[in-house]
Amino acid sequence: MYEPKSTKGNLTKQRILHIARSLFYRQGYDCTSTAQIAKQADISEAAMYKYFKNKHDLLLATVQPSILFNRPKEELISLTNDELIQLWTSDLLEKIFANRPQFTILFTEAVRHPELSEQYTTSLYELTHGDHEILRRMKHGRIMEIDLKLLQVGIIGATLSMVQHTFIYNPETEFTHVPEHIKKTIFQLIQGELLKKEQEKLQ
Amino acid sequence: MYEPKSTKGNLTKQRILHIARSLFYRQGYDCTSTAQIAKQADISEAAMYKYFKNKHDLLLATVQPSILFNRPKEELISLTNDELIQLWTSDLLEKIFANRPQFTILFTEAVRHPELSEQYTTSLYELTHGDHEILRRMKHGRIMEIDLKLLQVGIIGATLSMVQHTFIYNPETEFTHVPEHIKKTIFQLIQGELLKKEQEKLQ
DNA sequence: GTCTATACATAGATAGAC
DNA sequence: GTCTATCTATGTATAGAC
Repeated sequence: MYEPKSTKGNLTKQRILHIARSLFYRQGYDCTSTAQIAKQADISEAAMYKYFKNKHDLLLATVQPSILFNRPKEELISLTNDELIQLWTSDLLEKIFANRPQFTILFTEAVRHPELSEQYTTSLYELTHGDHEILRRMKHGRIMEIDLKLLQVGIIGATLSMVQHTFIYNPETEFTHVPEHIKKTIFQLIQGELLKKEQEKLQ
Repeated sequence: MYEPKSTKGNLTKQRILHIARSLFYRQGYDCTSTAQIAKQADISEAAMYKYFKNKHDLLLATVQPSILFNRPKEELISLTNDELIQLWTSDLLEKIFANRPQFTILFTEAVRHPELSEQYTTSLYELTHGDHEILRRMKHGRIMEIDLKLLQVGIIGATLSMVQHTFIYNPETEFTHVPEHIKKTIFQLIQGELLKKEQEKLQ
């Protein structure tokens, strides 16, 4: 990831970006005015337009994922299917959560602003080592064949909806990690708990 | 569900509502101007304001679910867990799909427009007979205990994201039913296919 | 029930001085 | 690198005639 120099200008640019992302996340792109961003970033609108040529440019900048973690390949090969999928799911949840402003903006604005589709694609279609390992096992018949990308999109959508749901009923909450009950429900889903019989449950 | 009389005025009101819902669904509430709605509904803005006192009023009207289906109780009691959950999932998918403009608007606008939360709650928290039957079995230990509402929110979010995803890559598609590959992926997920071993798969 | 005309606010964006 | 002042377009909503 590109690390900008800490000149005064770049710091200001980062500050604008940060504020804009936070506002787009909470209010949506169209509900957020450039005036509001400028005010919160403690700068004039005119100055802001020196850093980003227009509001759209700012939108594109806000959806760049900031935290991407890719687990080393070697760690994965020796795992059982269960362990691999556990880890894959858990890593995915962490990624979603760490980048949830970006994912939220991307998912809610992508249809209205097709230029975001490219970033949407890039963010989603870069395969991690975990993805590759699962795909490899599917190919070899060790894991049931599933449309992994669609599944991933689904999990992201599910997680974001659950987070929003939790937020609607507890507006004051500040999340620092994936809330436990969400994590639990996603895991129960992935592990097919819903269809496990009583006898298995009691083991 | 309340069925309005077919007077001229009511027909006009329904026409406005229909157009507005479609536009809010595709463009979002804030990207849709009252002028655009009026134009497409072939009416003046002023006339439109006789039917809805303001744009917000119109938003609230668009998220009323239009198609709700509740399977008779008796049908469900005799089913096995597998059959029940199959049916429940399938019905939920149909409901989401039939009301996807409403759900989409509700899910994307609820945070920004808290007044929608009430409708959000009503739409989600009315328990169907299927919900009750699943909850009953959970209570009796026949099905693993899961937060059913959160699960439902997750499935809705997952489905809407998948539909949107499919649409981004095939913008010309007109969906009349839940797309098969989405249905399949959701079912695979619910049924825990991801963790079924090779030997089970071959049975 | 419908229209034209218009009020009023706010949006995004730029000119040009310091 | 930052500001004030301002342009222009568009948004929601209403007045008042037919």
